[in-house]
Amino acid sequence: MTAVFSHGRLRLYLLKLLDDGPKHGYELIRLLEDRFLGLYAPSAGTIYPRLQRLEVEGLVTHTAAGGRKVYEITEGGRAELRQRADELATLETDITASVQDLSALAGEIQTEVRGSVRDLKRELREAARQTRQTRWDRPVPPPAPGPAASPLLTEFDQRLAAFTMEVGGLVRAHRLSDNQLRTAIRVLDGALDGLRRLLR
DNA sequence: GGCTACACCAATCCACAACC
DNA sequence: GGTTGTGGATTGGTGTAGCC
Repeated sequence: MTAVFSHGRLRLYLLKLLDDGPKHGYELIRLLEDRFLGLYAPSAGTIYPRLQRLEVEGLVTHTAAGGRKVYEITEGGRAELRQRADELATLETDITASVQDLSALAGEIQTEVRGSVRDLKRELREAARQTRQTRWDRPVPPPAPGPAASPLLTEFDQRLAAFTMEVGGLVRAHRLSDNQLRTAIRVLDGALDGLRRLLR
């Protein structure tokens, strides 16, 4: 597991966010998610222990409000921010670069998903063409009653296209993490393999 | 209006891996 | 070895939609 924040940088960034104003834990998670355009969001198990640790060190303090713990930076926390201003500037630069990298990766995965769907559609068309060809080449018993192959293929085509658009929309809206996309690709690959076996 | 089911929010605990 | 970052499981509170 590759850490997004290197050693000691998450706490620095939490101090930076709290320097903008008091916030509760969940709000900090959402802010980080927004900062990374939805491509990364720290889990609660990451944020709350850090906040507790910062409080023990006297860098933040919290007040209970409406069942929530609202954290606020202390003068000690601001002093650390001033002391590590250069490191914070570097961190901001790194985060900006990371967001660009993650966006590029999402784009690559999107292209890969589209490519896989395109391959599947091409193989289905080819399979349908061969099926039709086979029917012409050798005598076949009278076709069983039922829907013709073409309308079904069209429907299949439409569903694949709709799914491609759906995935593309989610990626553009940054509502899919790279891990989710990787999982989607693995699932899709499995489905493609199953369909290929079916078509053989 | 009251009850129930469900979704979401907020927080805690725990285990694990990587870093210093 | 201690610290830090991470994600998952879990819990408790709250709001809301649906049903009677």
